[in-house]
Amino acid sequence: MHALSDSTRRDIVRRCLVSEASVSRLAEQYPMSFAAVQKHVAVLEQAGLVTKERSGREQLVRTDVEAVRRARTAIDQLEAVWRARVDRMTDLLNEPKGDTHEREER
Amino acid sequence: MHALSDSTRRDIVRRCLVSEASVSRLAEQYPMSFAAVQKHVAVLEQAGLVTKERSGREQLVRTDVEAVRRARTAIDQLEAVWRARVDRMTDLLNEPKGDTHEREER
DNA sequence: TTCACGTACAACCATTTGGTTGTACGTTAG
DNA sequence: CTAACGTACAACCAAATGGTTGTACGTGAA
Repeated sequence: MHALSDSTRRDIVRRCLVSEASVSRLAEQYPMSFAAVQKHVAVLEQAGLVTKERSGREQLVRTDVEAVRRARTAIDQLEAVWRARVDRMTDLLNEPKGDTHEREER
Repeated sequence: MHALSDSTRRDIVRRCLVSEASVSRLAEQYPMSFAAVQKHVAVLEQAGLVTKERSGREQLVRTDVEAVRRARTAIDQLEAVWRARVDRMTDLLNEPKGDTHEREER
């Protein structure tokens, strides 16, 4: 998930893991507009990292603990991919065989 | 290094680790213009991942093995940072203390 | 010597991303 | 009831990024 690539979003996730908060109350904590924070929350929600629950006219944001755990393992895997990539590169030093290029993810 | 965040650049690094190649010969391998490849090489060169050596009218590109190794440890550290971040989040589940937000890297 | 080749670089373009302001709308406090 | 609040969303903006074409220039093959 690239949803956690932004530091503001990471902080929102952290905050709402401690205690749920309305979008406005969240917005007060950051040096940006309400709309910006609302967008961040929307991104997090779409990524399944956070859930919103209506309470009166407020929308309470809460972090999904399991999603965070899932993200953690995703990070582990991503790291593994990278390591494998670099490993493969350095390996090619010793056993130089012909290889072809394929377009991959991005 | 974000220089390795692009798959084309990763492939260039890989290729030039196996055997050095001129920019044109590299460019032939990818579905993009010569200029685009040349830019990628420039990025890699500036990141110190690759060196160029003039040979006649060609410019031979070669991957710096040590730089790749350095990149590898950088990846390791980056992963550690992320893990620490997620760890800290999940930790907050158990010991909920008040905390303040600080803007960080991006 | 000349001309094609390999290179560098500028100018431009489309897309993504994080931000803004403004508007619309439902809900609840007074 | 009405006004203020909390929210959603559209429209716009600026910067970054990966791509393009076009131009300029040095060098080596013919």
